[in-house]
Amino acid sequence: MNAEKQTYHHGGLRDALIEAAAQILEAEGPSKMSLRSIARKAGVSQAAPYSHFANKNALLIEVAAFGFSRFSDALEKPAPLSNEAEDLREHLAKLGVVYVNFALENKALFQLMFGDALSHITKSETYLKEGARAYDCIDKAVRRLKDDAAATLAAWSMVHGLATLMVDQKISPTEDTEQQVRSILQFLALN
Amino acid sequence: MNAEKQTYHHGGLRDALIEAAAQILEAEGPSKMSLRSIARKAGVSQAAPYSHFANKNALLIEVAAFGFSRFSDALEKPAPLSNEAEDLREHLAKLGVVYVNFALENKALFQLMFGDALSHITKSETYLKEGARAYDCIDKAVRRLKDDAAATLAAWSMVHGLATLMVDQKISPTEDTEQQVRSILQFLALN
DNA sequence: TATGTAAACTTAACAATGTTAAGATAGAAT
DNA sequence: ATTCTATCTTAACATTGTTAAGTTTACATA
Repeated sequence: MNAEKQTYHHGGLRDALIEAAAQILEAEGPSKMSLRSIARKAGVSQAAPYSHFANKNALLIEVAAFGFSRFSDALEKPAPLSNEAEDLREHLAKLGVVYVNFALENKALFQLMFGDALSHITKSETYLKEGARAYDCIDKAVRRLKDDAAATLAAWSMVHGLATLMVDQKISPTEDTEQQVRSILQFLALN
Repeated sequence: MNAEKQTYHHGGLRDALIEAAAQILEAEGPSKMSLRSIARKAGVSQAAPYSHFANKNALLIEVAAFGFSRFSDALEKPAPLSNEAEDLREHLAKLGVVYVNFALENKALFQLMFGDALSHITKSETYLKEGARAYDCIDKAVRRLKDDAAATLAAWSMVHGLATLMVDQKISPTEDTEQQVRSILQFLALN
């Protein structure tokens, strides 16, 4: 199974389309990610995607779900060293750095994941699952320090706000993002 | 000069187009804000806008500039009662409430202003001026409490993050946004 | 006042996009 | 072997941003 297109039926077109979309999104940006260019990259005709997705947005939801999957993986990597406040704070800082770095390294994907474009679309199972996994990472890390829903929202807002302002080019990018993240988190008081 | 379209030349088409765009944006959302629908609303042909703007994005920059103008006006309304820390904190909280309320009451406009869509476009004079006016409001309010660039960024990130998460429907909206803003700002430590 | 020039506008066309309809192909079940 | 159905193709549609070419108007100058 290494020939790339010998059968009439593609075989795994659904996944191939999601991957093609993600590649175009990263390489050429959202404006170039047309349904037709995605189909072209997957080696099928312009209307082929409609056998697997109701419309373009239904495909994009899966691209976003793929993004949340990678995002959650990245957020689960760091682990708190101990239960002492100092280590828990360090853990939270590491999550913040991962969050912002993911946004900067996957600009268009991050915007698709967190933007409003797909808000009114029916979410898929995997989208909801992977999104919840990311949220849980943040929520648990905060609540070990301060068991308060508002604290999670405060921390999330601060980090997400920084990521958003950077990705949307509302603040000039720094060379050292880690230092930037840590410098604002010093003003987050979880007591 | 109250007849609405009697001359071949419109007279004030440039401003009329900006206003028409802003109205469509608020009333029908960004997807309905096509250059053609804007022209239709202003009572001119589809190509008429090109006499006043290089392209659609150049018009949208002016819509965003209009948004920043309103935004800055709103942010300039509250004034600190005194120089005591308590009053300065209260002033900052008020700015946060204004910020988030503006975002929620002008969802599509807020997304146009702060989104990435126009980032690579050449900014107009008024866009830069009105944007700077908004930033100065926030910066000055923070620096009266803590004269540190990182503190401004921390406060801005937190409030902007909350606004973004709400507008992009990543968190479920609360009935009382003021209370929501204040509840996260309690975790912002400016000492 | 008459004339020329440039700005402001119109109509018509173009390629690209998302989507649908109709039909062709092929793998699987009977 | 035949039928059925999912998967795919081709062709068409309306809508979009944009450009080209031509028309109308305002205004400066003679």
